[in-house]
Order: sequence, then C-alpha cells, then structure tokens
Amino acid sequence: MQHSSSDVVESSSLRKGAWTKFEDELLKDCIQRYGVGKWHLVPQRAGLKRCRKSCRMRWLNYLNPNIKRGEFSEDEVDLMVKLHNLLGNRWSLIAGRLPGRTSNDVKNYWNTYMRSKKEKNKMKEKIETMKPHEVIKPQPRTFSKPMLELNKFIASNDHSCSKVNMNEELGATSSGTCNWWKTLLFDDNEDHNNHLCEMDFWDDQELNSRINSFDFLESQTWSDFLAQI
DNA sequence: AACGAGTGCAACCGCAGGGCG
DNA sequence: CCGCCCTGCGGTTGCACTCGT
Repeated sequence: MQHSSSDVVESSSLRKGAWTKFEDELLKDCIQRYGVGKWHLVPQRAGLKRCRKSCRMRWLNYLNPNIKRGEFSEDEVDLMVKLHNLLGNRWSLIAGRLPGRTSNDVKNYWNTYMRSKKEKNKMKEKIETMKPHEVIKPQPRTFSKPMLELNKFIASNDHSCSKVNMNEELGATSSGTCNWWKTLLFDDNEDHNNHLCEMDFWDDQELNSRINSFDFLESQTWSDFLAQI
C-alpha cells in the first residue's frame, strides 16, 4: 500500500511530540466550530503545524470531553476480558462497548494487564517446576476440539445459541467433555490447550460461576450480540 | 541526594479498507 | 476496473514519572 501524497507533504516541517496547552486550545476551538471529521482540513482550519493523524488522535484519545478518566473499574475489566476472548485485539470494538474509554486506553490497559499476568504465570510456573515428582504431559500441537467446534459453529451460520442453550449444554456434559464455548470462559486466550487441561480440575461450582459471568448475554442471542458488533 | 529500573500512557508509524471519480 | 485519497486501526516506541536502593 502506497502512502498518500498528503502524508508525504504532511511529514515535512510539522511539529511532533507532546502537545502544548495552546495547541490543545486551537484544536478544541476548531472541533467546536467545525465539528468532528474532515481531519485533513483540521490542521489548516485550526492553524496547527500538526499532521491530520496527530490531530485526530489527540482529539479522540485526550481532548474529547466524553472520555472517562481514571482507573478501570472491576466491571469494565471483566467486560474487557470477555470481549477480548470473543474479539481478540479488536480494540476499537472493545472500546465501543466500554462507554468513555478509547481504543488506546483499552489497548494500553490490556498490554499492562497481560504483562503483569504473564509475570504471575511465570512465577507460578517456577513454583510448579520445583515439584520433584512432576510428570510432563505432551501438549497437542493441533487445534483443540473446542476450536474446531467453534469453526463448525461459525460455518453453520447458526448463531442462535443463547446463554440458556449454553446452560442446557453444560447440564448434559459437565462431566468433562469439551464444548467450544467453554474456551470463552477463560480470562485470556494464550493457550487453549493448557486451559482445557486446567478445566478438567474445575468442580461444578467453579464451572457454573464461569457460566454465570456471562450475564451480559442474558437478554440477547449470539446473533444479536454479533450483529451489534 | 543520586541513580537505575520499572511503569503508564501519550504519541507515532505503517497499513488496510472504503469511497469516489 | 483502477488508482487516488481519506479515515481509522493496531502495533510499537519514547518519554515522563515513580519507586526502590
């Protein structure tokens, strides 16, 4: 993909780095006067020596009055984790379901969150490797069954399975048989195979609490949810 | 007080995709 | 259909700040 000619022109003699208060004021004034959009016109209209991308980013991630500041609440983190399990690194989509949060916020938070989580896992791993009698099980290198089931689900275009259906399915197979949706109950998607092994140790209470954490799907079907996305 | 490591987040960069002539 | 332009997204970087030694 070639860069547009405007990008090349913009890159010369333009300011970079941190925004000053004065620049912020100019940008705010411009947005208030002309509204959001037409970013290629914003630097000229505002009298800013910044590229259009920089202006857009500054507005969307910082100056926009709808942005919520401060730490993420437990609910927000919870929802973020679930959405990430469903959508992957689609930060803008995830941010779209977290009112007042920007994709940059979500992405930054997630990277921090994942970093601390990985370190925790490393520590856990270290402790586990200290066991003198450990037996190392070979890990399957192919797709796990749940992922294959998910593919079938997507291919079949039957997205009508609601939380109720999931619970019914759980009731039928809670004894350890893998169901594709179970992988969505994890807090990350780092390694499904490891999770599947981990799942075998869940008791019914743990499994039910994971299922019930899907309350945000209570009133909608999967097709509703996917359609919204 | 000084310094280095760690952390959080603003900002940049490259690219993909859609609209339009 | 093709090429150009614009917009927006996601990965990455860099810097300021905090904290521990």
